[in-house]
Amino acid sequence: MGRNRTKSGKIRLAEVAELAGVSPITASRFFRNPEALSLAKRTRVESAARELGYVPNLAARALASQRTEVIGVLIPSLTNNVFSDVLRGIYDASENSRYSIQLSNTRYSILQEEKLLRLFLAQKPAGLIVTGIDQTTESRAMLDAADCPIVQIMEIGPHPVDMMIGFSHYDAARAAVAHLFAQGHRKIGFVGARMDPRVQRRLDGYVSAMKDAGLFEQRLVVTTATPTSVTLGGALFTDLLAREPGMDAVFCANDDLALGVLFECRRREIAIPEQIAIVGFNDLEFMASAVPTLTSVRTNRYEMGNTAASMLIDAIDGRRPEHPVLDLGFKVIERQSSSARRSDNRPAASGTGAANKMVALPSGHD
Amino acid sequence: MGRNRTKSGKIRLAEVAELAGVSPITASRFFRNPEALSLAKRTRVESAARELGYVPNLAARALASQRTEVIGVLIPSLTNNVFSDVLRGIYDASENSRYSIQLSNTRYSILQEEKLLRLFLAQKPAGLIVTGIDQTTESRAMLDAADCPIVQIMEIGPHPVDMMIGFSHYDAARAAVAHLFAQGHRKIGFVGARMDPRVQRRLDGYVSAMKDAGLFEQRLVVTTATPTSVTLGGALFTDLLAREPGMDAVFCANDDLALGVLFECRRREIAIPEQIAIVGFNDLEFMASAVPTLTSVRTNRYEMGNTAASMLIDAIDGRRPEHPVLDLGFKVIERQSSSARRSDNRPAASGTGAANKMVALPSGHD
DNA sequence: AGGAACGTTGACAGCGCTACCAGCACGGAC
DNA sequence: GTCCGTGCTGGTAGCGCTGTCAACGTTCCT
Repeated sequence: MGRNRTKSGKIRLAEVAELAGVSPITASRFFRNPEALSLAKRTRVESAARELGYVPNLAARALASQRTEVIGVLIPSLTNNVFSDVLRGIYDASENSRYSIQLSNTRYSILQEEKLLRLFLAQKPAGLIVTGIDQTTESRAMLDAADCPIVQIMEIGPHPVDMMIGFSHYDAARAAVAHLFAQGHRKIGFVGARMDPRVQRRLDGYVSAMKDAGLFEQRLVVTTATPTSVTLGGALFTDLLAREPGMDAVFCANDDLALGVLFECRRREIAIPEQIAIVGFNDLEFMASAVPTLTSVRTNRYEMGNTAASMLIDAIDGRRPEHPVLDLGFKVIERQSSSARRSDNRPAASGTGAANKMVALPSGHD
Repeated sequence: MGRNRTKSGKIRLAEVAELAGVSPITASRFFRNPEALSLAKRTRVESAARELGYVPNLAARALASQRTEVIGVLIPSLTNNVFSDVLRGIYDASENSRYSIQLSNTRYSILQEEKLLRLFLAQKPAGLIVTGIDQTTESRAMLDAADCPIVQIMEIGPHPVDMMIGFSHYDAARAAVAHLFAQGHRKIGFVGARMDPRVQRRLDGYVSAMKDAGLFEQRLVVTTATPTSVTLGGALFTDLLAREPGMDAVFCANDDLALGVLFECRRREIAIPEQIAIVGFNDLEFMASAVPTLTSVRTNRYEMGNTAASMLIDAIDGRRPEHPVLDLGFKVIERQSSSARRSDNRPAASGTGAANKMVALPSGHD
């Protein structure tokens, strides 16, 4: 406390330059493009900066350069486990870059998304990560006009704004249903909550698979706009059971619902998978640990966030990816809850999440 | 598209001022302190800004005013359910303020926290939210010297940097153990993972309660530094059982572990609560829905984040709270997993998370 | 009636940094 | 020897906004 030269007590670039015996602009270059300096000056500036504990003023930098080093991220939910994994991937990838993450929550509202997008764009972000492909026309126009790289995450679709990384929820749902067919199930119910576009596409995949097999019936589908929860899984399953007591399997649009169904079955003394098979979606950690272990569709959430942020940063720095649209695929992880109707569904006493058998691999269409 | 006057295509404050027929500085004041303007000018500036679609340039504002409108948030984990609730509270509270949230993940490392703190402070944030009370000496010094309001969240302790909001993990753990005592349990195990300071204090509370009752034994405690998970809960419980087969209850440092214990008991055909009672911590949503329903210590996570951010914003705006240290307390939510050793632990067929009986209310010491 | 007090407004001068372009030294091509 | 390119460096001029202070008109008090 007392090493300062300027009234505000902060070290400025000018001080660093002075100590290093170079002009401010040279010092500035050191921080943005060190290769442009001669080795001698480079080391001089570096040690001067270190000695003074210089930290650049981002506001001044942003004002002068007319762009920020902020990556805007728009996600629909902060509560959902799914997004916390994606977010972790994003933060991890941004950590050692010079970009900082600005996160906003659209709460599953595309109008809110539009508003936030406008806000973000006004600050000229270095890049943008948005969730999904269902934006308002207005949002879409803003994205198209934006002069920064953009990555859409969570799913893939036909008309990317720029880059895109995700997987086909439709295909993933079809694979889940196909797996249940393969185990001999026919009357397969669907349970879904918070019918956001991706859950809707999972439903579409389920419907198409069922129709292809000539097994679709509307009363096998129970959905609600209510946010998802374990408790809700039990309640929706109860509804479904009332409508169709002869059901032999349930495909749950997410793992929380699946866990709720598991508990509800336990409450009703319904044997899994003998009487009812269960398949979840996302393959959260607990699925491998439940009793019986629960089959789920594994999605690469962390990787999605991580790759999205890496791709974005690369694109910002001028290294555009070869493939702007990346399909990260999915895997049906078969576990006890949907294994073929054998009798030995009681596992050994110790090991949790025993053997996981992969059923379908990365996506691709149909 | 074409409405712009300046080269960059952006509307500046000067344009708004011109259209409104006032000086730029008056227009500036409109956005920061509208009450200072006469009604006439206020409406003129307002309509001019709206007409031009003016959005202030935050970088310029930050540079000129020497402070940002950023609230820095340091949390130890992005994965943990607990923090997603807290975060949601923070984001909700900040949404309609002019402040934006800058989030960083310390990954439970106080060294990383120190580094991030230095980074944050260099940008002169408007306020800071930090997790817990265990900072490095250096961090503590930086916080003490910071010229912005600071809220410590998640727990309360004796020497607040500034404001503080949380609850006593120690007391909460004691209350959980007291509840188990009240149900007639004596050999109570402790299962803990990722022993961060708060989990450590829960352990301390457990130990003190057990010692007070003359029941403490070191072999009843199983902990690990590994990040928590449901699967880990099962594994740690298995350890515990091997050490002390006569155990009649387990206090889990969080709900994921408790769920893991539940599943492990099911695998081993151990009856809950008849043979082993379970108490979790945090009262996540699924606890009320499990079979049997799981007792837990409810913590006010959303409220903690929300109040912290509100308090912080108020403090930034000069309205300091009456009570800078807020104890949000906790509640032991008694459910089937720890109910007194009755025989009717099989619930009715339908309703999930049936009756919750509150046991201990807001904290206070001992 | 005179003056103080207040509410309202504007001029000026930067905040700390970078874009732009000019200038210098050096070396190779002609 | 002249010309030009290349690599490095520096000067100038802002980026868009706000802090400070002075000045104005009005009201209220004595």
